[in-house]
Amino acid sequence: MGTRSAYVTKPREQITALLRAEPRFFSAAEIHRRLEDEASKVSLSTVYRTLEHLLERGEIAARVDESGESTYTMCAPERHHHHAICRVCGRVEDVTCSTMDQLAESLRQLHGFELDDHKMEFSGRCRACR
Amino acid sequence: MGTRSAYVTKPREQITALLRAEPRFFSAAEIHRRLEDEASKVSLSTVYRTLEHLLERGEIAARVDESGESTYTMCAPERHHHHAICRVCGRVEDVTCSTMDQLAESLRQLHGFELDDHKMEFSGRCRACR
DNA sequence: ATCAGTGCAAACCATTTGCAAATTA
DNA sequence: TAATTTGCAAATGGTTTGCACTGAT
Repeated sequence: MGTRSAYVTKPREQITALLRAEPRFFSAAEIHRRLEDEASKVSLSTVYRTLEHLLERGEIAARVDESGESTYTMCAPERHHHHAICRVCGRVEDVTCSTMDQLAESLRQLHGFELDDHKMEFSGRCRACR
Repeated sequence: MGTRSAYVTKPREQITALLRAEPRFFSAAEIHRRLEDEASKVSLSTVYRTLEHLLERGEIAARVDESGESTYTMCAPERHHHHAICRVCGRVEDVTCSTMDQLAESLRQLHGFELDDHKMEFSGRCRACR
């Protein structure tokens, strides 16, 4: 019961596999391009629809980059966390640090601001690219 | 010397005035709409070009919202700081808290991540809308 | 046999750009 | 007048949608 629709299709498997393979943010266009090489191609609209599908199920996380383009990465957004993005290799590291949440909370006292949500993003160079 | 072009034109004055009037993020379309009421209208492309102009001079700050639309607010981005955005009235409060910068720095030790930049955004309800 | 998923092309929407006319210095 | 700025319309580029067809259950 409660099992919502979810056909297992080739496009979904291909896209999921691609995202699972690398811990970084991909744009829809990037995913589409990558799949062109593979045997069975996937249309760009299917890429978008699949990403939306995965997003709804909480299987991937999305972020909009500076240019306004949406990008997606495989990481369970269940637990609230932040991202550290390596600007060299693009690697994404999940950062779940209670200190940060505590800090965010202190905003309330300092600025009289009732916090509902917060977002932090760190960019730099990861251990490997440093 | 060093005085780059900078004509004082009506569109620039109108847009600057509008942004200065309210401490919140405006989209280009919103600004354009607002100026339609005023006596002298301004084309949407001029709104975009003016925003770009102000951005280059560091007179405004920009952010891309969840939908991918760019929004702009009047605040001097000279000092690094973050924004607390009231989700009721949209008011933007600059948050310059050294504690946060320190926290961001600690990322280096904790995750072996060499930090180049970071971004934090808080949304909730401001003192007035709480 | 159904209902969900796909491809394609067209539609959308925010943003950008070319160019001639208008404006500022 | 020389250089910048504006308006308009057309071009972009990412994302969405309608619809007939294909594929999964």
